[in-house]
Amino acid sequence: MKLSLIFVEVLSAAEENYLKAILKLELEHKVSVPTGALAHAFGIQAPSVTDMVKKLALKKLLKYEKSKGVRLTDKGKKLAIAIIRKHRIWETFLVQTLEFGWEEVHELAEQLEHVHSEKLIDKLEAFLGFPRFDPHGDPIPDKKGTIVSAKAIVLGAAKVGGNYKVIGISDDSTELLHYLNKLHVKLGTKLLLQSREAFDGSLVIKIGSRGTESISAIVANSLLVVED
Amino acid sequence: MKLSLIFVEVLSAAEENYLKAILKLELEHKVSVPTGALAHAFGIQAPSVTDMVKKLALKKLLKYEKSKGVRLTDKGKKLAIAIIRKHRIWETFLVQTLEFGWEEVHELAEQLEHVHSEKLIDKLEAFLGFPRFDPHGDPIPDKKGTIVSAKAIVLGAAKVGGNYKVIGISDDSTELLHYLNKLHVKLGTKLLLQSREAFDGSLVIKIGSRGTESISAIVANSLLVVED
DNA sequence: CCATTTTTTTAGGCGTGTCTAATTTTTTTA
DNA sequence: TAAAAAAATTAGACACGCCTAAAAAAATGG
Repeated sequence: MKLSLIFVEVLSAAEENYLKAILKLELEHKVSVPTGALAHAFGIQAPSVTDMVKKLALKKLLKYEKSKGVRLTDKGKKLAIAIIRKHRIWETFLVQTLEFGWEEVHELAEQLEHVHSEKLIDKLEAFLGFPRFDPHGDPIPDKKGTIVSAKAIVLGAAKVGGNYKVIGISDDSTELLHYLNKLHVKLGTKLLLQSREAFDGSLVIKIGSRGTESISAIVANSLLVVED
Repeated sequence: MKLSLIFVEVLSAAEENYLKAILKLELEHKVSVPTGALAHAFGIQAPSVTDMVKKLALKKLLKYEKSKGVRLTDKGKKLAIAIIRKHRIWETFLVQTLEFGWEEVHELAEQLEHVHSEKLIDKLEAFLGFPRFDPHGDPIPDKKGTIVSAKAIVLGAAKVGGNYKVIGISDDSTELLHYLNKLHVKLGTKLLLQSREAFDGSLVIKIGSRGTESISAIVANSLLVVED
C-alpha cells in the first residue's frame, strides 16, 4: 500500500510539455489557445490534443470548453512557469559551466527540465550565481514564479544613449570570445551605447569604467544585453 | 517519413533500468539472471518481466531462454555499463559540485542517467576532473566501458602498512568536514596506514607529506579510500 | 443566410509497460 | 520417483499518449 502524506502532483513529461506550450501560446496571443495550435506546436494530430487537454482539465491545470480552446488555471500557470524556469537554468548551466554552444543546448534542456527535483534546480541556480537570463536572452523566472517580461536584446538593436548590461553572448566562437576578452567585455559588464554609424551599423560604446571602443555590427549583434 | 542514416538505438528508461539491473545481478551471482530476481529488484510482478525480456531479446540486448533466465549480450552489457557510468558521474556531480549529501543523490541520479547525450556525460566527466570513483566508492567506468573492479573501501577496513588515496567521504556532516580540513585530509590526499589500535579501532596514519595523526574508528569508517 | 470550408471532436485502434488470474514448467522433498 | 511447492509463462486487461477515419461544430464567403 502506498501512502503519501504530502500529495505532490507528479506530471509526465508529456503533460509538462503541454503546459509549457500552452503558456507560451497564451503569452504570444493573449487569448485562449485552440487545440489545433497545440497539435501544430508538437507536430501531432489534433485528436491527440483533445484527449490530453481533457485530462489536464480534470487535473484542474487548465480550463477547457469544447471547441473554444484552453486557458491555464493559476495552478497550471504556476507549474508551466516552474518548467520554463528549469529549462532556462539548465540551459545556462550547459553553456556557462559545461561550455556547450548556445545553439545546441535547447534539446538537452528539453530532457533535463523533466527531472523532478526542486532542490536540484535551486542548487544549480545558486551554483550559477542566480542568473537572470538564459543564454538565449530569455529571462529566468525566480523561485516564486516571477518573470521579468523584458527579453534581452542584442546590442545592435539597443538605443543610442542607453545603459546596458551584458548578459549573454549569442555566438561562441573562440575568436569572438578572445576579441571580447581584449575589450574587457564579459558577462555582467556595463556598457553605454554612445552612437551608431548609420552606414555599417557599427557602434561606439563606453565599456564599464574604461574608455570607449568602436565595435562592428557583427559583434554588436552577438552581444545580448538588458537595460541597466 | 522518417529517415535516420546513423541508426542510434534509443532505449526507454524502463529498458535501460532492466539492463542495469541485469548487469548488477550478473556481477553478483555470475550466472544467468532468473526473471523472478528482476521482478523482485524492481518490485513488479513476474509476468511484466517476462514480457520485457522478450522485447530486449528481440533487440539482441540479451539472451533469453524460457524458464532459464537471461544473460546480457556484449551489446547489452556495453549499454548497461554506459548507464552505470552516467549514474555515477551524475552522483559525483551532485555531491562534489552541488554539495548534495551522498545519501540523497541516488534517486536523482536514477532520473538523470536516462538523459540521452553522451556529450553531456563526457563534458561533465571532464568538468569533474575525470573522477574514478563515485561518492559511494563505486568505480566509474571510463568512456570505453572499462571498470576497475575494486570498489573503494573505508579506511577502517584497510590493512596496516598500506598506501591509500582518499576518494570520498561517506558522511557529509559539516563537523566531520571541518575536522578533516584541520587534518588536511581532502579528496586525493594520500595516506599511509601505520597502525591500528585493537582496543577501539583507532588508527595512526601518515597524511601526505605531513606528520602522523591518530584518528578514531568513527572517522576512519567515513573515509573512502583506494589502494594507491 | 445558407453552402462550403476549416476546425474540432468522437470513435476505435495500437504499442508500451504494467497488472491479475490461470496454467505450465521446474525444483524440491517425502 | 511421484507429489507438492515454487517459479515462470500465457492470456487477457488497463492507463498512457499517440494514431486514422468519420462526424459534428464553427467560421467563411458568395
